[in-house]
Amino acid sequence: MKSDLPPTIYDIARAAKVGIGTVSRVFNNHPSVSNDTRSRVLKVASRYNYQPHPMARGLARRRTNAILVYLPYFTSFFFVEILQSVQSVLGDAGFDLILHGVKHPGNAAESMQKPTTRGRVDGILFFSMKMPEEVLKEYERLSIPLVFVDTHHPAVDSYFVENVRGSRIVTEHLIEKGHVDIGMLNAVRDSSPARERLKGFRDALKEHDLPVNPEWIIHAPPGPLDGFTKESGYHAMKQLLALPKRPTAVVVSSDIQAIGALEAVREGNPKQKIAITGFDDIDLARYFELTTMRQPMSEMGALAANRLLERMQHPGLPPIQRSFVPELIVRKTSAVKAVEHVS
Amino acid sequence: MKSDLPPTIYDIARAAKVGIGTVSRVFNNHPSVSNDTRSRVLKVASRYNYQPHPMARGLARRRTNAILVYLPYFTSFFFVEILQSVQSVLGDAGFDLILHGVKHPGNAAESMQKPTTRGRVDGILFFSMKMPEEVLKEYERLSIPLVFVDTHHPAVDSYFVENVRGSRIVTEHLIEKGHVDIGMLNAVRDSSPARERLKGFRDALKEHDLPVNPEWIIHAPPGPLDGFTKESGYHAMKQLLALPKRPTAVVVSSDIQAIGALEAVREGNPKQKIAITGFDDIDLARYFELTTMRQPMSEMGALAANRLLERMQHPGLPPIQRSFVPELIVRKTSAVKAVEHVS
DNA sequence: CGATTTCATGGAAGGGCTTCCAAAAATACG
DNA sequence: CGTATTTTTGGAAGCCCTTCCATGAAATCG
Repeated sequence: MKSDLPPTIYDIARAAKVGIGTVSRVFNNHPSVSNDTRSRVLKVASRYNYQPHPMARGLARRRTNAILVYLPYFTSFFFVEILQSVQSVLGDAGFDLILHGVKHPGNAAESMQKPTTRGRVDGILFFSMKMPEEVLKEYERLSIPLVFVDTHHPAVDSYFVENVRGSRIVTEHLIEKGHVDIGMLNAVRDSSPARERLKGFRDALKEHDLPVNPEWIIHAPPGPLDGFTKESGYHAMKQLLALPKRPTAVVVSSDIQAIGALEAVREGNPKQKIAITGFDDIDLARYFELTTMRQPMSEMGALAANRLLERMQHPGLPPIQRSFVPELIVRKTSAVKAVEHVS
Repeated sequence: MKSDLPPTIYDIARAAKVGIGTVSRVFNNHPSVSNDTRSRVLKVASRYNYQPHPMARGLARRRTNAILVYLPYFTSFFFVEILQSVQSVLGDAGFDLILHGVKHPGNAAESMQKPTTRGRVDGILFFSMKMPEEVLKEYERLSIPLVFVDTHHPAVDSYFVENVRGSRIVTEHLIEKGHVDIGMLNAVRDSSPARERLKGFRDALKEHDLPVNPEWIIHAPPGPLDGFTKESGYHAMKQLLALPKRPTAVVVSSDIQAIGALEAVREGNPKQKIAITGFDDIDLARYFELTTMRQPMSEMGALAANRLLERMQHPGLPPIQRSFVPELIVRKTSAVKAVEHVS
């Protein structure tokens, strides 16, 4: 009396008076099933409310129809947008999305060794973190398709933003506005976007023969989200404002930090104007009239998801590296005049 | 020469000179394995880098260690926060989180019949949508543990916010501030939070013997996210401002709409002050100094996730209904003085 | 019309695990 | 030391599919 357990392929086969192979073929759209049989099977199946058991399928087919999305603790606005487009692409292709938020991007390695990895997913979308070489090796060994987003590695399909270039562009924007004394509020020093954005900043100053004042380059202390937080921006700006001599403009390494910085400025002496730029162009940026560098997040997400699907079909494709140059979005926070300082 | 395929339990058993049953027991912490054997197996397993195949496990055990999270298109700030706490609870318990974003909450029913549902997950966390009765029946039949968040049903564990009450509280706040002419900008008319919040609004006015002006109650047109969007708030407010006679205060059914409404006001005649309140207390609200009703999102998420785990262990628990009264957060947007209007 | 070829079908063999039962080994008991 | 218990162990059966091979039926051909 296994009466109310979900029906299996055997139940359907029996009820439709066909073999299990035929039922299976029907459900896999295999061409060699006569129309008669096919429709009979389908009718029976729908009467029994039959659905193939995904686990059994996964086991037999050696695939799971699920892909893992690995990203830093996903509270950040940046990821919500990407997730959305990723889900849309994967969902349409019939894949489930398994989410793994990593609390501290630092220990990505550790959390990646969890059993989830093996055999549970057909592919991995890996975001914004540095993947330890040994983990990468492991995935290669298991030949699990892998795509990087917002991070890169020569051996892996990578979709990322040209941070150095973006940062240089925004810095140059400030320079063009006449600023000479420019500072930078950065994320945690050893995070790779932080390093790259710092480089772009330096490059721009150098190219324009402007001095780099080390006092004006403030890195976030080690902390959550690698310092890409409001709080980090707020404190950094407070620190900057406390200096005897301050810059007239500040390049901030992310919008969210820039917003924190704006708050710090607002709290301070209102006379003390200071130009501020962000990076990311998150939704919020518009409200704060924040000049920033727009990253094509949804586009990157969708492209990466598609690439993953492609790679799952054709492993052995050579890895591609696709970079995006972020776009300068000018708003009011950079419209502060440089103090007449030049002499 | 199946040399570089992942090792199976048989490989480990052979290498450790034990039976497969023993290996299995080791990996399931079954007590009746001698310490010697256990450690020998573990050593071999780690040498081979063995990990049990989750699909095979799922098939044999009839469970998957994954839970499905069903929510309206997850771009909304509200959900990010909940997701975060849910993931943390489930992750700690060793469960994977499979995400399904529903684009149009209206057709939840349709998308829920996708094959994913069956056998792929051990439980479902269902957010903020109305679950069609027949779908609910189906889940009951399959006895899939189910927990509702931000929505409720007597037969299902539900964690939700008391919208009616919250809406009344915020409306009363405006009344206490001296407002008499109060309007409401609501989400799509037939969404349940919209209905409830409208009721709370009406109740408050009625109780204080204030008139309800139907012209001042504006519902969002059918659209994405049930009208819980900036755009919807913006347009509704424009519409309201265009009226010959306007209210001095407006209760808005969500923060995100309220922010849109604020934008509309800002664009309009700057002299025309109007008090505005939101609902949710999303992160943004603070920046806009928005008076609003705070919902304990993380708490709800965590409780719901825990409940789901509990229910998976003990099916047959009676459903519990837990409601949360949102908390009034007073900020500046409600500090606009009521125009001296009383006569 | 008999001989090929093509099409549709049934079902065994696997996929990798858990679980149960029976058997072996270790331990306790008198 | 023999017997009764208890602890460990091995491995068949089963979880529910897909896939491949073999077979029978239908269609095609000369």
